[in-house]
Amino acid sequence: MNRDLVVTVLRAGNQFNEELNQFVKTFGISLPQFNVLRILRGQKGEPANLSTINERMIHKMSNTTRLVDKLIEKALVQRRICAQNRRKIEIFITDAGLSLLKEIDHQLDQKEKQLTKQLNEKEKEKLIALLSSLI
Amino acid sequence: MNRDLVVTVLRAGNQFNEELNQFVKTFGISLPQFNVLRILRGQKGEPANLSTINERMIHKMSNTTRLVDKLIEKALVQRRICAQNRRKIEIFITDAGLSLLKEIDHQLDQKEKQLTKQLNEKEKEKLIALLSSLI
DNA sequence: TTTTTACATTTGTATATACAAATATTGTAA
DNA sequence: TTACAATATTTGTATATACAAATGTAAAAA
Repeated sequence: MNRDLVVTVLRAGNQFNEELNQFVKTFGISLPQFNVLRILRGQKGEPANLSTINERMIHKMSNTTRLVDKLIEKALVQRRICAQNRRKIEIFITDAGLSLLKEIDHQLDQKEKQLTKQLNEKEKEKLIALLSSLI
Repeated sequence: MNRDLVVTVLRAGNQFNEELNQFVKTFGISLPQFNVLRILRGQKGEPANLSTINERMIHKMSNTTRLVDKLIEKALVQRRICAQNRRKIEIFITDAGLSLLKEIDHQLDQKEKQLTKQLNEKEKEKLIALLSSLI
């Protein structure tokens, strides 16, 4: 029973991961990169440093530096050394990054709708509540 | 709402993935490798070919050959060319593989218990049902 | 029979990820 | 002030994963 639950959570998570990865790949980024962009947009102008990004990432990975490097190469984010604490690096999303997100968002709505269409609203709420207690 | 659901599924899935990966790593294998071993044990003596394994894997990945290579290196599985159809490769779990699984299984029960302890039995059933309809 | 198509796996290569060690900066205690 | 510990990030390196092209085999069509 516990085993079934664990396997089911893994399966569902991996399936969503794959589908969404394929989806955002058509925009030239990976799913972890996409999530970092959304974290940065959520900052509403405030910069985020690497460790903050790492904490909030859905896909914890041990090399946020290089992930951000890829986003810099694509000019979707900018890097600046924090004046107050020069150990820290401040990361901003650029206008190009924001407009890419905007472009993705609309189609993403459809994709998310498709991924969750088997459930009605009450079931979705219930599922969110149950999963949240596992996290 | 759809977005919250999708993010929650991803988060739960990735968290379980990480925890279980760390866990099986102490036995010298990765989580995808562990799952292949369990698929093979589930065959109850029957061999499985690579495409069958690939279909059943939780972590779909595009290179089952190399994953199986790693298991062969560790002597946990064996490879044999199918006599009837020489395109196919038959994979068996070895005695070493079976005893590794046996060793892991007991501790895994505890791990799975720990991962799901926030829910009661009724909630677990409900969660399995809801997630299953997404897969 | 020969050709073509489909199937099953492998290999080459590029990219991503994991982990540990290294670097640089700041804060704290002697 | 100097030494030491803590913090934040980067870099080196090994391993894993993704994707496409190549290989070998079997089945089907001409």
